[in-house]
Amino acid sequence: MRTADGTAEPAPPTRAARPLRADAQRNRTRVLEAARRAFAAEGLAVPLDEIARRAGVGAGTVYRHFPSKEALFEAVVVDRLERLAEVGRAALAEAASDAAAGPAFFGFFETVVADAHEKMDLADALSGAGVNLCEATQIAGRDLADVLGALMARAQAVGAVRTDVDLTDLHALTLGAVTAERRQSDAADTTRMAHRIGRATRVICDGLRPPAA
Amino acid sequence: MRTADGTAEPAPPTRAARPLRADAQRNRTRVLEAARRAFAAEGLAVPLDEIARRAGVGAGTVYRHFPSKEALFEAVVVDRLERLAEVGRAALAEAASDAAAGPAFFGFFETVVADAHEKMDLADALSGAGVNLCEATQIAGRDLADVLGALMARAQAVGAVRTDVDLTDLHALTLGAVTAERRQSDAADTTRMAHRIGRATRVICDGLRPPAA
DNA sequence: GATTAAACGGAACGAGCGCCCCGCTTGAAC
DNA sequence: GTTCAAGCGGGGCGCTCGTTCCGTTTAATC
Repeated sequence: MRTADGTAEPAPPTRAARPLRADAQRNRTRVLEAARRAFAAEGLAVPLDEIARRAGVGAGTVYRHFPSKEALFEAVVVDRLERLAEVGRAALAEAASDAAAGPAFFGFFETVVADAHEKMDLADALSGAGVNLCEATQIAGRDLADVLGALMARAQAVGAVRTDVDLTDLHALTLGAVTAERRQSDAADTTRMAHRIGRATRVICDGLRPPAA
Repeated sequence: MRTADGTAEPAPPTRAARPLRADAQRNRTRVLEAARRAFAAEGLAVPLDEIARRAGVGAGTVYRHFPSKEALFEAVVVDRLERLAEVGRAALAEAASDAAAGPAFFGFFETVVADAHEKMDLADALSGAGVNLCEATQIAGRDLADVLGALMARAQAVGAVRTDVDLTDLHALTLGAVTAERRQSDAADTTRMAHRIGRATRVICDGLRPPAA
């Protein structure tokens, strides 16, 4: 369920949903867009009033559309997680040939790191900073983890990744790479394009390769 | 300036300081001890009232001894940074022989990571989470960074560490390793001894070695 | 245009926390 | 024992922020 502007809208309630009033629909879109930007830039730390202000609505209006700040956060982050998992599944398809398994894994790993690096909400979600993430987020997160795990297993099977690391290690290292990358760009504030990864991530990728190859 | 119980006390003010009253001295020690424990466990996030409660004093008493929460935090963290730097200098002395330069660097790197892993205040300080750290902390931090840089330079000179990483990268990777380690021990809550490092850190260390050695 | 329910927005509430104030307590000096 | 300044502690202030409430506005329908 994706609209023309690329934003995800929740599926209409299962039973006979009256269409939203025009202004309500417009405000909902504005709030989601403002939330996407704000959460990406500052993570969960951004005050909800600030999101409302940037969306040009009152705080009450935000609560009309989302029952809590966390629900709004999840609406943003679940979408991001699902898109990432989709990219991962494409990489997994490419990893069918032995020669491609390694590059497919490392490419996707770098994509995840780059994405979480520029979307702070993703980093927060991966690190569990929000503490209580609801079911939807957990499912989307597990989905992403599964894809990453499958890619790693393939890469390990063809000898592109050391076999003494598991999915838990990989999750930890992903978070570590994001942290390191964020630190990096604090120092040298160059805008980094997706997939154009930093030296810290390169070091971690090299560490993931079998030693003494 | 270190007392019998291993705690660091600030040097007496330069000019004619009247000695503290006995109860004041005792309370000051209690506050520092409680702060050390609390900051180690929860980082800067722990409320000051909680530290006062654990120390068995009122919040006002804490403010009699330290002008702000940050000052108390720094009293704890500067001590930690200085001790680490001291360990680093010892490692640097060992790194005189070429064969020892690599192990000295990696050993110290692991020590820093392990230390920051079990002392959340250190991790906060390294990541600059406190935002405004005063001069004392900056000096101590720079001192530590210098030692780490010297050790890395030695290790690079003898070919134990790849030469395409600099001190900024190392700082970022240190933080990344701490983050990854913390994530690890969330999953499997085993108490980890200092120097008994985890797999994530091992991967990062391997990544720091020259590729295709 | 009249009607009405949905939607709006911002004032207000309450919780958490850093920090200060001030009346009471107590160690130290004589 | 008396004196008194240093020290104590906890109540309270001010601020931030998530959430709710309610009087007002407005889109939709006729």
